[in-house]
Amino acid sequence: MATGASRTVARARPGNEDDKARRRAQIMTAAKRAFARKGYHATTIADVAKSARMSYGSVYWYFDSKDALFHALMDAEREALREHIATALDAAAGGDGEQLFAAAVRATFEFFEGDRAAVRLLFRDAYALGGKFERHLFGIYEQFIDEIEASIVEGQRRGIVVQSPPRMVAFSVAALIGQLAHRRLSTDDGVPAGEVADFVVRLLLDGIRPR
Amino acid sequence: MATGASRTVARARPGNEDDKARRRAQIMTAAKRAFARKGYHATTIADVAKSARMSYGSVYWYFDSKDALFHALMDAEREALREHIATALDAAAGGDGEQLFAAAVRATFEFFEGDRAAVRLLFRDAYALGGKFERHLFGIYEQFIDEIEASIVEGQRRGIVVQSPPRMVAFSVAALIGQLAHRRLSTDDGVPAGEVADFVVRLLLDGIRPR
Amino acid sequence: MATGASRTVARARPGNEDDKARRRAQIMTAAKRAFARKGYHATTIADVAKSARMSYGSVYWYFDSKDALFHALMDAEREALREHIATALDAAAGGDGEQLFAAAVRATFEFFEGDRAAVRLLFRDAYALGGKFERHLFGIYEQFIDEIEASIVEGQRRGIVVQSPPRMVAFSVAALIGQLAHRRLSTDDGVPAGEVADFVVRLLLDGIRPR
Amino acid sequence: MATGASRTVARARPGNEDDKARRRAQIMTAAKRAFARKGYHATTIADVAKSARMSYGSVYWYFDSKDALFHALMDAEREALREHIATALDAAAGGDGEQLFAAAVRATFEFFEGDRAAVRLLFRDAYALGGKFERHLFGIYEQFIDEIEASIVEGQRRGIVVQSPPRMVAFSVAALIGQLAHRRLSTDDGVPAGEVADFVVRLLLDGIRPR
DNA sequence: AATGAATGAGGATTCATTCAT
DNA sequence: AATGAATGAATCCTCATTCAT
Repeated sequence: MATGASRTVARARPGNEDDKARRRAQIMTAAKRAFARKGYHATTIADVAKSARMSYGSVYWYFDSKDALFHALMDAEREALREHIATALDAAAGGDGEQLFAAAVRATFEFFEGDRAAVRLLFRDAYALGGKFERHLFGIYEQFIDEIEASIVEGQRRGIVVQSPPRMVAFSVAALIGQLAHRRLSTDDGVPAGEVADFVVRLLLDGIRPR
Repeated sequence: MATGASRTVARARPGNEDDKARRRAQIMTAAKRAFARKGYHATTIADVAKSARMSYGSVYWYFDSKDALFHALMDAEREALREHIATALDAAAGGDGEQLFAAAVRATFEFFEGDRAAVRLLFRDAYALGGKFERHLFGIYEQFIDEIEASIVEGQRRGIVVQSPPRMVAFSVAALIGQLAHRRLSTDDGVPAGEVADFVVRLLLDGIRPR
Repeated sequence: MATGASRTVARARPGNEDDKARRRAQIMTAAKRAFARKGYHATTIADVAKSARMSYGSVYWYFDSKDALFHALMDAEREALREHIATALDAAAGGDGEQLFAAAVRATFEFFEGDRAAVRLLFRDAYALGGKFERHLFGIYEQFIDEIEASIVEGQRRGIVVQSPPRMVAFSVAALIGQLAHRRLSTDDGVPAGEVADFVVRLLLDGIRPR
Repeated sequence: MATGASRTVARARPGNEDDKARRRAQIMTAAKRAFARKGYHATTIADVAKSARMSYGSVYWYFDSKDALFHALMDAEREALREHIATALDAAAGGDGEQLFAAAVRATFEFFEGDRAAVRLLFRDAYALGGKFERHLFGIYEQFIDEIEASIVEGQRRGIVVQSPPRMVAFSVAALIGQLAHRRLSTDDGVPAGEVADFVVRLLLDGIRPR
């Protein structure tokens, strides 16, 4: 530890993976905040660097480009959401299909409720990039839709879900959740997140026509 | 220094309102195509001008700015969609609530099916503009949601719609339609537009749980 | 003269010099107002045309270019000022040298006081044009300086003016008047124009050292 | 799309304040030259950059805008002139009021004589900016006028200056000096700067009427 | 003569990316 | 590894001027 006088100040030793990861995370946090606030285009690398309290060029040490940074951000969000849902499903293990479904939807709303920036990122900026990120963005969405579809198919097998094209059903579920979460950013209906989740579950299960 | 015109292109006679409108439309058509293809940010005024086969500055003769052009475009789309739906509802006049509902949904899908650029414009670029156009964009969406909400409330009064918060229901309807229309751009499920419309109607009315 | 029915409506007959002059004056009035308010660069031909309640291109029928218009404006101001001074000198005819001098200075301040736009034009915009109008602008100034110089020389001949280089004296007189007139635009000392004129006369005649 | 640097030019080491100041000065020198030659409007940032032998965007690294650059330039000139005068006054310390006055006037002419670009900047371009820079420009002028006014008031107290409104006197002094300095740019009377200074001193002190 | 649409050079400014230190 | 200076392509918008009608 005592290394002598001429060493430069605090500086990560080469090869320290922890520091590296920490720096990356630092940038991503800052970037997420910045993108969420001003949108992808209006956010400059300078903004991100400043917000991350590091230098201009450092961002480029950890990320190849602005796009790459954004990609990483989206991937991280997807992963976080997936984990959040998985945890909820574990907790609800043993319930029937509807209970699991309700748990997943609720978890999703919880997640977005607790991380507004994530919503902006996934439902505003991601679109903004048009063709540029379409492919990647779709990859993210499709992943969730895949899982939902699997449940739908299973439900159909067991006769508790109607025989509509499963992928379309799955997409509808995801779309509805996403759009309602997004709407909460700009429009305050005064409805708590939990109730919105319940509403979505009911709407999807039973429709708007009274049984 | 400034050089002025030299090549001779079709030149509208001064004061001719018809020509003026035609020229505006020419620009809007080109802009719609360009925005739809490359997105708002990636589209330059030069692109639009070129696509409209007119000079750079001419676009500015008819529109104050790129933003203004985009606004005009969104307004036009909204108006076109509204008319399309109105026509369909007229044709279905006399039907019961569900029939009218189905007619409206079908008309919407038809509209978007016939005008893919409109979809991109309303469901991708409009988002891209984030804060910038949020107000205006919301005005457009909310207008449709207003109308849907009115139907929902009426349905609730007559006991044929469940008692969920009507605005949330209305939004859900709009969101689902919009997202499914948007999805068709990038993902071909091989399902014809009419069937998607029917699917949406059924899903919204009865949910995914078999009755 | 009788040319048949197809003639277009009210339109000045070609060769009607009165109408032509009237239109020119109309443009110049508008231009003077516009330039004075916003400055040469910030004023567009469109501004001028609008202010003159005529069409865009008409300005170019009467003036070759924006520069030419400005030139004409400066010339007109010079002529107006010269006349104003000449009238004042006529009225003071018979006075001694100092009385004539005082009359001329007072007339100059009166002129500028009654036409603030002229001040802006001559002392702000004219400068703004840098090399572009320098030659022309100087022509205007020099003309006045010529006349002042002649008086100075005459005064020196009669021994009532010190033997400094007459042109420098003449220039000083013009500069002082011009700058004080200009200053009145932006800074209100609360001193009436007449008093400023008297001040200038006294300062130039006797200096700031009490006799 | 963006391409970034490729050619290698002198590159300041990050964080080196000296280099930074040198680079700023480099730009300001180039800008002064350019503005003085072609005027504010006719000078482009590209001109400045080229003249400073650096790239387009670099100018923007050191200055926020063209306006800011011009402001900085004016401030620097003001400061330089002020210092020049202060030095002269120090050298003349102990003299009576008139001697100090003469020293200041001479110093001013010397300054402008040695820096023609400064004259153009302060007496031509500064005007050109009309409303835009009026406030800032006036601040500069007023500063000198303030100081002159103080001397005038002191002179009046001691009975060696007539009782005219001191601010007007002060302004007259400044105006006369400025205009004569400016005139020397375009008109060569063949009179050395020193003599012009003497002339101004005498004119202001005693007027044109022989005592 | 009058009109106003059309033209396009120009110019300020931004910002992703590179790279010397 | 970090820094921040340097680069210049890109883009929106302005506006003098031209010219068909």
